[in-house]
Amino acid sequence: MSAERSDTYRRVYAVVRRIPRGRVATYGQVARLAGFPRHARLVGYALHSLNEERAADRNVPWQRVVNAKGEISPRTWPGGDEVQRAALEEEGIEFDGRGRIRLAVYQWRRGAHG
DNA sequence: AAGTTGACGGATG
DNA sequence: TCATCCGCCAACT
Repeated sequence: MSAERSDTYRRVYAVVRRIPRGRVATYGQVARLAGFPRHARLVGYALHSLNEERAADRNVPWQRVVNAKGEISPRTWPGGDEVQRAALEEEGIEFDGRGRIRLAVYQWRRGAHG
């Protein structure tokens, strides 16, 4: 119960909630859209904090955030990587032989509507 | 109150 | 394409 104390983190979550099913965004991209350009790490910290609480309860699709290489970032939560990959595959996202997502295909790009 | 920790990204060679 | 270096915010102890 401590993550959303920060208004900064709340802004991050708000952006993540806008990522559509079947698409992904990078940490840097989320940071930029949340109004914190060049603070990709901040997004990572915010999502890490989320994980300690229940992300699903907040409707924050944290699994749709990957690093700039299109890979799932390693984390401390045991098995978290696999959970994220499975969740993304369930949304129809494919991984290549090196475990990377082709951002050119799956990266979320805001349309003219929003 | 100062130090530690933690889901990153761009530049460089 | 890969390895290294460095920048930098918030929560916790």
